[in-house]
Amino acid sequence: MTFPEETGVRGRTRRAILNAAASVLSRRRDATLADIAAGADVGRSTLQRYFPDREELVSAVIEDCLRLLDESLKAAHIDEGPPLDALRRLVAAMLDVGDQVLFLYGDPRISEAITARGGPDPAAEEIGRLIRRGQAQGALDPDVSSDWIEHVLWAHVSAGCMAVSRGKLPRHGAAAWVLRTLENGIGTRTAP
Amino acid sequence: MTFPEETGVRGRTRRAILNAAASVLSRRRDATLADIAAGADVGRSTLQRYFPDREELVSAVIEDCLRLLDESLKAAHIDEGPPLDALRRLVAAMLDVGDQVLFLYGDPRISEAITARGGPDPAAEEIGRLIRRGQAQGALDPDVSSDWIEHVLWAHVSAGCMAVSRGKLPRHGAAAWVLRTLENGIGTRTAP
DNA sequence: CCGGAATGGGTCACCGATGACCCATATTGA
DNA sequence: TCAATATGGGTCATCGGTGACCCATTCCGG
Repeated sequence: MTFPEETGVRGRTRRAILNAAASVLSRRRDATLADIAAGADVGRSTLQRYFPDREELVSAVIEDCLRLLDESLKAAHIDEGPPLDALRRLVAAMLDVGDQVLFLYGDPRISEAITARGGPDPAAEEIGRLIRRGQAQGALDPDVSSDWIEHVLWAHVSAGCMAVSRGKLPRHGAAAWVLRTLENGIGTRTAP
Repeated sequence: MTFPEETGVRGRTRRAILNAAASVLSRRRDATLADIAAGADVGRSTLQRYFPDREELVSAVIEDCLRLLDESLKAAHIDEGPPLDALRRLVAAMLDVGDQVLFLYGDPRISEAITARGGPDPAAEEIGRLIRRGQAQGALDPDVSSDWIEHVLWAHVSAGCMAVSRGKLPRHGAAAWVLRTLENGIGTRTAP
């Protein structure tokens, strides 16, 4: 289960490259490999040694982002407790991996690649389960399709990540804003 | 006020190019000029004749998208009537120019280019006015900054445009879904 | 109907990104 | 300490996108 590349020095540089790639590519999908290498504080040769070509790098970044997101969700235990509480932990967990969220959501082609890719997407599964559980228990609007709620959730969280990455929202505190408008919409709440 | 290029044949080709560019670039920001030309049913030479280089094309597309969006907003008269009604017209108007919305919102660098660009952005002004008016009249949540509401609005509408462009939502009817979750959030409405 | 404008396809040179190397140096771990 | 390994910088050829042409054909308007 543990990858041999994930140990010691090679593990750290690999991690640095994957993180930098997610961060740089989320802002400029057409960023140069040299840009990514620079962002990872790594020589272009080293990056190429780890990922022979661009396509391999990108697909590795996708897998890694999905894994990080899933780990973050796992730690949030969104399968437990009242749905609305779980939703709050979910949003916080997604904001914690903001670069990854922006990378995954930012490019429509990546979203397609994920669904087209045969493999399962544990993160999407978990989120879908939470939404349906929330609807079943009456915490989330049952008249809106769970698919659309999922879209709205991603759009909302991405907007929050974007705002944070541009300094428009404080790193801690963004979750509150996201949740407020996510749960209540932008309209005035006419009842507690 | 009227552009000389906007008359007769040249006007139509120019329009076809700008529309195709918005559509193609909203899906692949790194699309080839040949791709765009093909999307516009136009030879690459012709595209180049209208827009000498890529940068000029992109900035022209930005201006055009802003103009189309503004026109659509103008027609929606969002300065009049109850704020919530105006909001509904606003969303419908934005969905009407979905390609343009996706192009403008999809790429973070374009958003930056717009604000960095000295010129005024009538569309943003109008939307901002509506939001503040809604807050002042108690229709929109006054405890949330108007900036954040604006972000949420764009994110929501973009998600709707995306869903439509992928066939996940019916072309007419998307507005209803967007508005429902936009106004009420994803939570259950506990009061009428 | 005719002349001029618009268009499309073709060619060409240039440039930056990329991938494949190589070797000197720095770092790691025994 | 020392050998193995990882790293970084450098060079080189290739390739695709781009911009600048040119010319034959088509289309529009007078």
